[in-house]
Amino acid sequence: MIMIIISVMADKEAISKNFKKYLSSRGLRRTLQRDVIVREIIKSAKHLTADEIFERLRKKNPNIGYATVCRNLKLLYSAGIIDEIKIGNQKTRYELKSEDSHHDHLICVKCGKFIEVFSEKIEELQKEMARKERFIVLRHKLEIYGICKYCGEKGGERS
Amino acid sequence: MIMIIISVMADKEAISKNFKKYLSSRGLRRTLQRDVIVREIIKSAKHLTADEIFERLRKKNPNIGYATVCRNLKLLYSAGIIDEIKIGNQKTRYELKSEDSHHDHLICVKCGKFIEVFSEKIEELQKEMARKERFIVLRHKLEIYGICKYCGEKGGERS
DNA sequence: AACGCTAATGATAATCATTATCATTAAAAT
DNA sequence: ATTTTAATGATAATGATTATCATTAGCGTT
Ligand SMILES: [Mn+2]
Ligand SMILES: [Mn+2]
Ligand SMILES: [Zn+2]
Ligand SMILES: [Zn+2]
Repeated sequence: MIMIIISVMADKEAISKNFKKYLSSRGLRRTLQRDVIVREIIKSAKHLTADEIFERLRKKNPNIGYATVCRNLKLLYSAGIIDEIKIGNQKTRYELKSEDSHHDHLICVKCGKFIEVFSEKIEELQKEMARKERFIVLRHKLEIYGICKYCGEKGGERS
Repeated sequence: MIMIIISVMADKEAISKNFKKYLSSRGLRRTLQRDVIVREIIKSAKHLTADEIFERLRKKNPNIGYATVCRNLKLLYSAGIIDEIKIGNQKTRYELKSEDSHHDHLICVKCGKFIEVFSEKIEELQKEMARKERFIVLRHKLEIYGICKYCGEKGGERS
């Protein structure tokens, strides 16, 4: 129990630390806005849009600007701290990306829910496939669209 | 040789035929514009944007409208005849999708080239993963981003 | 602690792919 | 031929994202 809590806390602190490192290594500045944005990302639910994050931040920081949120989400993405999820023409969503947590998504076309999945074998086969083409893999995106068990069941679509 | 040509021709005719079937089954009309759009899609290079297709069509059909091209690309997608490829905020690209030709893409972040790949094993593992979640798969999208062999070689990025 | 440099912010405008609107045209059924 | 209405083409609207720019505030130096 305690172990879990400690490891999560350590993880979160590691994220902030990495971000600060990233900033200073590039001559970027640490700002109040950047601090509250990472903190919100860390404690928030996953798969939020820029304006969902913006609205949450507004509650405590009424003066923060939407552009600032967007800019810094991009920055966090560049820093490898968060992932961007772009589905069709929907708003971009963001989620924290801690070292060991890569995963892909099953996306329900009825209710929009994201189910996180992972297959070491698929990851391996991707690398193998790329290797055959002498292609250097930087990242990938696997999205499986369909109907989740709740929406599939009895016509209902409540999760 | 001849066999190949015949099979390709048959395939192309099958596409037009399927489209006509799709139209009539839904009470939609066959139009000159729809005809030239499918024909262009069939003979064109792959991974074209709506306005690339529009420009090509304009050469022979100076009166065709951009909205008509977009609308019918969406229609062809609904009919299962073409695939949509949406990368980040780039313009949507389209490619013909014949029965047996599903594939995924390696996408070079330097030169933008698309390399088509396919792994039966990955396809199987995806289905297996979904089955575990009692998720009904409708379609999927696997994009692997990285650096192609030409761009990786000697700093060059000519294909 | 004050100064200077300039990155960062916040308000707003611009961008641009896509979608909607609507008067007109033309499939296709009668 | 007439009628019905889907489809078209020109254009406007939309909306997420990005750019602009005057102002603010990190942060290293003095
Ligand atoms: Mn996720
Ligand atoms: Mn392709
Ligand atoms: Zn669902
Ligand atoms: Zn390349």
